[in-house]
This record gives sequence, C-alpha cells and structure tokens, in this order.
Amino acid sequence: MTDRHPPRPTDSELAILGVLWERGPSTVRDVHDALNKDGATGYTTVLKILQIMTEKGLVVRDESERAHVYESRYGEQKTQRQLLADLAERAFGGSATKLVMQALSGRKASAAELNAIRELLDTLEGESK
Amino acid sequence: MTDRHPPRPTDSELAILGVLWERGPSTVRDVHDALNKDGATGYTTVLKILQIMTEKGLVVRDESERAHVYESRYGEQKTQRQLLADLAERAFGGSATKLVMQALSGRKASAAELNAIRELLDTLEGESK
DNA sequence: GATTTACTACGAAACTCTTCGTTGACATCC
DNA sequence: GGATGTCAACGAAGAGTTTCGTAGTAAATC
Repeated sequence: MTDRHPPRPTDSELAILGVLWERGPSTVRDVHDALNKDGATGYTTVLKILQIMTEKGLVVRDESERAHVYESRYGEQKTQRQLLADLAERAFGGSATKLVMQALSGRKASAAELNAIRELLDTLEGESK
Repeated sequence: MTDRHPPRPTDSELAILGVLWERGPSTVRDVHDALNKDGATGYTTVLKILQIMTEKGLVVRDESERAHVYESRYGEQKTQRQLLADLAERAFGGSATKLVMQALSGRKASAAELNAIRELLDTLEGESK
C-alpha cells in the first residue's frame, strides 16, 4: 500500500487548497496575495500552514527555486469527494444517498439546477445498466 | 435575535449527538454505553464532552434528577443541513448544487436509490412551481 | 449509621490548530 | 561591497479538543 487516507484538511488548509486549485502551482506570496483579497492573514501564517500541509502530504513542494512552489497533491474533485464521504460517514450513518436527499431538500434550487441534476441521474443510470 | 449560529460540532460531539438523536433524552451512562458498542471511550470523557456541549448550547441539560438528562438542542435534519451548508461554503464555493452533483457522481448508487432521488426532485419541482 | 456505589465537577496533560515575531540566508541595487 | 528587500525556517503563545484521574457528594445497601 503506497497511500494512506490523506488527512482531512482544516478550514485554513481548505482555503489555501482553493487558491492552489484555482491558480495552479503557486508560491507562498501568490497564495497570500490571493487570500488577502478578503480577510487578512499574515504572510508567515500562510507559509507555516503550507509547511504543515507539506508534512501531512496535502501539497507537494518544489524547492528548486528560491521561492518554493507549492502544488495541491490531490485534485479538487477528489478532495471534495473525500470530504463528502467523510461527512456521510460521520453525520449520515454512512449513507451518501441520505446526504444527497438532505442537501436537495435543504434549499430551493432553480429549475435549471434541478434539470442539471436530473440529467446527471440519467447518465448514472445509463452507466450502471 | 435569539439564536446565533450553533457551533459546528466536532467529531466526538457528532458521535454523541448521533446517540441522542437515536435514543432521545439520555443520561451520560446511556450515551457511554451506546458508544462503547464500538470504540472505547471513558465515562468521564463522555461526561466532559456533554458538559462542553451544554456550554456551547448544542445540548440541553435537565438537572432535576440526580443523573442529569441530556437532549440534543437541534434536530438531526437541522444539524445535517447546517453541516452541508457549511461544507458547501468551505469546499464548493458556496454552491450546494455542485455539492449534490459531486456526491452523486462520487459513488455508484443502486437503481432504487436513484429513483428515490428522482422522486424527490419531482416533489421539489412541483413545490417551486 | 457506616460502607459501597453512582454520579457530577474540577483540573491537568497531551495534542492540534492558528497566529505571528524573529532570525538567518540569499539576492538585488545603489 | 554594504544596505535593502525577500524568503524559508524556527519557535512560541493562545485557543480548542480529547482524554482521564481524582475529589466530592448524594443515594442505596447492609
């Protein structure tokens, strides 16, 4: 076995991953600048979290340049699915279907969104045939 | 305003809430016994977490008997929706629809489950008409 | 009434997360 | 080449989480 469960990212880590997914490989300064459009996070704070994420294996670091370049190790969708599976396990008795149904009834979706979901259902049903 | 955001429950807290939702109002011993079917958690650990949850307002405590009785303050569905909204915000750019679609495509659902979801979609569409 | 049992309360220890100041290395610019 | 700026690394502080030992108190038992 090469790869254990990647650890669940914390809130701050997720915010940083969001930047990396959007921008691609980035330096600490890139990430810091992107995040500081909204709230204020110190430069060294971002650096520290990226270092921790490197230790955890959430990101990969390229040290060939003076300003190290960080890249998310797992894709956005993979991480999202991991988070969903995790939440299903912890709060929905392991049932992803319950999770979906709760997510659907918990809010008013537009007709367009409902149709998009319906199409996805059709695709899935076709595949599993 | 009477009620601020309830705080996001931690993993341990969620496990305890699961017991309270299933059993209804329970003493510490009830919760402890229910949890220890699986893993091992000390009695005083459960007590402590319930005390903290009381401070946070996640549960309500009835102290009229010697063995205090704890009850979840928020229903299971309300909490689940809160967690989903929270995850949508943190990891899906605020889009619950993206969350649903990722949850659907992330796993193979049975035909029966897909049909249940489809029915729910119909109901939702009827309502929003 | 004394002993045993059941329960809450208190507090401490270990751990994680978040934050940031400081330091030292490296590069760039007068 | 000495000053200025940029960067990674380190360390530490404060908050939250999880764990549980110990103490105190009330009830039940003998």
